[in-house]
Amino acid sequence: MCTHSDPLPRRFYERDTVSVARELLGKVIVRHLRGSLLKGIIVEVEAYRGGDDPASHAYRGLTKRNQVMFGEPGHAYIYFTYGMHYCLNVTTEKLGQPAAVLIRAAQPLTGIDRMKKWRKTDRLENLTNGPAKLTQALSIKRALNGHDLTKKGKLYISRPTNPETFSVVITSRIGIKTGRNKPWRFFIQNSPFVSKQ
DNA sequence: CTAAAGATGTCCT
DNA sequence: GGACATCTTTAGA
Repeated sequence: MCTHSDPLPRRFYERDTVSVARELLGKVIVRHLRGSLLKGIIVEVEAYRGGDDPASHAYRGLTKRNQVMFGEPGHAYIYFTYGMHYCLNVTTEKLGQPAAVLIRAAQPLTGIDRMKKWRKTDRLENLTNGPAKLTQALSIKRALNGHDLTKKGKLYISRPTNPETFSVVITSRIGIKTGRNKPWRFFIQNSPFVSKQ
C-alpha cells in the first residue's frame, strides 16, 4: 500500500544530489509535534556535495558533526550554527558518499498558528522564508539529527495532494564564501516565501 | 589548548 | 548596508 501522502522512498534520495534538490521543490515537509501537525511546501533548496564541493561540510572528510552526510540517504542532517540557529538538510547519494540538500524555505500549509507561536511573529511570509526560520517554525532541533525521513514519524517529506505547476529559478548558492560558482540553488519562481530573490 | 569562522536572523542607521 | 548576538566545531599550535 502506497499513497501520495506517504513519505518519499529511499530510492528518491539515493541519486545525484543536484537532481534530488531540484525535485524536492513542490514537495511537502511534514512535522508531527506533540499531537499537532505542521506542513509546508518546499520552495527553496541548495545542493551540497562531498569531496568536490568546497562549500560542503563534508569537503574535508568525516567528522563527528557531518557523519550523517556519509550515512544512508533519506535521513535528516541538522547542524547548529552562529551560536543560535539550526539548519535542516536531507542526505542523498548512496551509503558512504557524503552529500545533502539544504532546505532553505517553505510555504506554510498546515499548523500556521503553531508556526506563528514558535516564530513569535504573525506575518505569514516571515514564518519559513529562510533555513533557520524554517527549523524554528517547525521546532526542528538537534534531537532530530539522523532521523529517518522515509518512515511516517516525527518528520518526513511527501508528495503534495494537489500538485501545482511552477517554474524553477536556478542561481548560485548564497551565504557561503567558497563554491559560489556552482549553480546549485533552486527556488520556485515568484514564490513570496523564498528567502531572497 | 586556543582561536576563528560559520550553508543566519534581527535590529539599527 | 552594517553591527551584533552567541556557541559549536574545526583546524592549527
